[in-house]
Amino acid sequence: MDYSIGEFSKVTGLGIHTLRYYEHESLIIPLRNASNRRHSERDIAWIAFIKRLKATGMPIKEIKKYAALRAKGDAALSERMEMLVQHRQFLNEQIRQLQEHEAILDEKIAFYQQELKGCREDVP
Amino acid sequence: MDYSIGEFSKVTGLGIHTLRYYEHESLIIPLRNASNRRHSERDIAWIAFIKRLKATGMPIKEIKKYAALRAKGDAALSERMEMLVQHRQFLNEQIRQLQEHEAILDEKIAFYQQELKGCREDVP
DNA sequence: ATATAATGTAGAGTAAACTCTATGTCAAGA
DNA sequence: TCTTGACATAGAGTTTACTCTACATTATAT
Repeated sequence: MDYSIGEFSKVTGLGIHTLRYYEHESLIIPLRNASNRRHSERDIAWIAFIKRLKATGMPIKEIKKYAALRAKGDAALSERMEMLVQHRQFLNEQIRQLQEHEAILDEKIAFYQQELKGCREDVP
Repeated sequence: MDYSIGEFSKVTGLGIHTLRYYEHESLIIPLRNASNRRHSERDIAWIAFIKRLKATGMPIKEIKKYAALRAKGDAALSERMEMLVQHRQFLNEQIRQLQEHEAILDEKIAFYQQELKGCREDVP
């Protein structure tokens, strides 16, 4: 089974324009049925993974490289994994930093809470 | 003690253009000494906090609102805290999602590792 | 006195990732 | 037959957050 761009837009949650843009950037390569695009079942999982890469801060350019390796098939399996391992590292560091920021934000909020309590002190 | 824009650029690690842009957006309001900007010691800490808000995904527009409350002084203390509490929530969710993504990335990498081991199997 | 360096302003340019517009083709329903 | 709706392409426009250019002014060093 395959999907027209309209159907594919619905199942992936990405706009038609965005999908065409992704195709233009060679992230996806739909088949054609007399000029009309046909997206496969497999493309759905692939879009889901693209979304994940994006959500974790991978730029389109980088995803493009990954897509190119994917298109090479098993020949580029190790290179693809290499990229994912790299990205995992990046993601790890990202999480670590955000946790650090969170801790300091917590401190700041606690401080403000003290300040505000001070204000209410003179209302017995 | 205060800083010229060049000095301030050095101590904050932000470019001069960026600092002027931040001023234009009313994130910072330096004093003037005969037309030249003078940034205070306090501005250094403020820039550090701006960087933190940015690093945790707060857009400039939002930081602008926070800056406006900050300019109102203690009168807006609770509103400022409100914003920070909101942002902490956002940050929490962000970290949670990234951890989820990380877990799935780990799975994918483990799967690839299996695949690659399979390839090496026929080289005894 | 003049060249250099650091400021200033105003506005243009850039990069990323969409998002939309204009225009055209084509099949199916009233 | 006519019109609506989904699809197509090519290219323009948008948003965010800078970043840079052009040109003017001022202070400092030689």
